[in-house]
Amino acid sequence: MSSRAHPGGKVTIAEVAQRAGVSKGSVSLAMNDKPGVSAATREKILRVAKELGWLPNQAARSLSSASTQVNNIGLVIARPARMLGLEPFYMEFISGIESVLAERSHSLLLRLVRDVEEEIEVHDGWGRSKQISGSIVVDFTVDDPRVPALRASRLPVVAVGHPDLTGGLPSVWTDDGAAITEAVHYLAALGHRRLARVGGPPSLGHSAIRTEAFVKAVAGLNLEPARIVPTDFSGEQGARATRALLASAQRPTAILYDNDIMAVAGLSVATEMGVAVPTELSLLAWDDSQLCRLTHPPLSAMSHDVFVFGAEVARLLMGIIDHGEAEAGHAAPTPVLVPRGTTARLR
Amino acid sequence: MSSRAHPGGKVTIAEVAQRAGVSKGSVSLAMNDKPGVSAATREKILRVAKELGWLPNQAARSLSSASTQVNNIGLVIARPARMLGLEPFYMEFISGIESVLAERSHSLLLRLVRDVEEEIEVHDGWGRSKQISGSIVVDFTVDDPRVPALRASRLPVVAVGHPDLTGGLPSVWTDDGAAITEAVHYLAALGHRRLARVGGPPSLGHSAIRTEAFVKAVAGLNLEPARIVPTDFSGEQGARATRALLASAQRPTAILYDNDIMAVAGLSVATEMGVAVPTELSLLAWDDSQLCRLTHPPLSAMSHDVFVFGAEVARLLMGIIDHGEAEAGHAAPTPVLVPRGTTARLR
DNA sequence: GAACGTGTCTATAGCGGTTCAGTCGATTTT
DNA sequence: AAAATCGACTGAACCGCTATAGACACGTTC
Repeated sequence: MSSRAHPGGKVTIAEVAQRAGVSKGSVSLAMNDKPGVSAATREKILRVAKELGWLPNQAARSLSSASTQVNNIGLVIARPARMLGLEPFYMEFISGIESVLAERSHSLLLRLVRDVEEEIEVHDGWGRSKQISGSIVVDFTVDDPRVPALRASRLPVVAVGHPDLTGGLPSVWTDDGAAITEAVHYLAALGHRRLARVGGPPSLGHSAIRTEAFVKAVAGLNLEPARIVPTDFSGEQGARATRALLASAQRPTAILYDNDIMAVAGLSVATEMGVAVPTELSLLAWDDSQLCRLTHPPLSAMSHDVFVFGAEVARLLMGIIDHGEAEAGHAAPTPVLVPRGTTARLR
Repeated sequence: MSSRAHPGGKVTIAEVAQRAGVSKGSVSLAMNDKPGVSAATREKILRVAKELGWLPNQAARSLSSASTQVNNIGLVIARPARMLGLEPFYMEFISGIESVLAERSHSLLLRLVRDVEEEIEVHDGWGRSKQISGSIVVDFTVDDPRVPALRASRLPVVAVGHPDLTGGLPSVWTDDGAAITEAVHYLAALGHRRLARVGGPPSLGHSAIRTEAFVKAVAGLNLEPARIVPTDFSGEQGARATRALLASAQRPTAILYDNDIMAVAGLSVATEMGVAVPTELSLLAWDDSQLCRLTHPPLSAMSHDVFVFGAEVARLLMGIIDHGEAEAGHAAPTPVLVPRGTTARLR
């Protein structure tokens, strides 16, 4: 194989070296801006490389140098695909992340899995094959098996969840307990004494935290014992839960939902069952996407900026990747009560 | 949880081979389900590999075999991050894609960029470094510069857009022309003679196609010349466009929007300006996410299942990756008119 | 003038896999 | 019984690059 004009075929460092009349080693040095080649030689090499349209093969490079430089951030979500599209939370969260990644020329490697075991597996695979330089982890449970797994891998990680759940991993979280307490106090102030909560799966850490705060706040105010209905966050289950609550003997006069999808569904159910909102029943949503402003009446909600939250998470991760694990994380602003048309004084 | 790790960390094929009492070659064969090892040996090798927690190093693998097997699909979007979270279309589209990828253990590599040049660059980088095994490309313009670039790279690709725009790349598209025509005929049948369209950027191919069909349908029915207002698809611009249309001397009696966000915003504007919907003004949305059912009155829309559409795109791409470029693509079901509360006979 | 730096550049040994020409028994064919 | 066939398995040659020890020419220093 000699200096044939390399038609269309793959160019390698060897060919560049030969054409430039130097060794492969010199080409490598020149391409990586390392000392050891004279300015003249370096320039010549770069010229030839450009001429041949050569770019170093990433695989070969990372094989020999161990240090791969990929610009990908991982995100594994253990929920059904359909939910991603329907839950405004995830989209806003992801777009917040992307807003930070984009300005740093990073991409998001997104994967949906069935369960935590698969999640750990995927994560491990990504780490090993060096497909990501860091990762964002969500939906922590109590004693989450991912915590030890993530500590073991040396991959930079930011956990989304309360420090109680994330076992010392750098975290960003919202103070759900405080928000729930505010919500309960607000409803109590409106005269409600029989509250219910349509929450997420009890296994989910933040759902458990909210439930606990809810029960505590209700007890603290001497309200009637609260009913908690667990769901999978879907509109269907939100509707079903609402239907069950409203059909029960001592139906609640106020319901607090764990996201806005379920609140929207709950509002429809109330209407369909002839329960007047907000005169007979108050509803309070969580997350507060644009959905809440569109219903009739518009939904009162515990509002927080999920886009900014996602961006914050990404920013922390980039910081850790750049400067090592300096920060331990921090809380994001507590959700704020935005009263609209679905909460009112009990008549 | 997993394997007893093993000091030092990095496990290589050599170690697995030694521990299993076979050669590196056999391990490779066993791991890749290739013939040449007995069932017993294969099983033993796999056991040892799992025990050591070994997974083949991607870089090494792709170096030697040229054919890398990464399970990532690329998607580059040249739009601002904020829009991703707000536009139900993208989220549904992405979750549809994920629904197919998940069952095939694939991930989505998602990147937001500023412009087409950057998009080509990113794409090229992904291809070269073998980070993806295929890609989905959206938002085609007329004479899109990505078409030649994509043809040049041998990467499997599915284009989302009408064949007129995608220059022979395998494509999936919706017959927007037919849908627009149906919409116009419907509005005309309700007695509307002064229509307007709030569309996307004219540079965008599918937007241009819709505009052309719109103008043609309007002309074909001898309606008054139609007004077209271009936007960037955002709610703000949708509101502004609607405001301008309604404030004009000869205001239209029906407006057709290019997505549902703008239709929702437009409905608010009409209400705020005291224009009665649907008695004085009919509004027709596009895409039809859950938003359309929440407004008051609920939005009539040209409805199509974006989730299924995304899944279809992903399925075609997986097919091409598996069996080579067999299919040329196909049209997805044409959007269907769903009349709700914002369209009515002109009184 | 011998020993020592110094700055360039070369040769070569890996990195961790895949691939393939062979080796080696056991089984089948002649 | 010898030859041919066959499946299982090995050994070594790559893949394209980086890292590093050494070769070489050219001053310096003592």
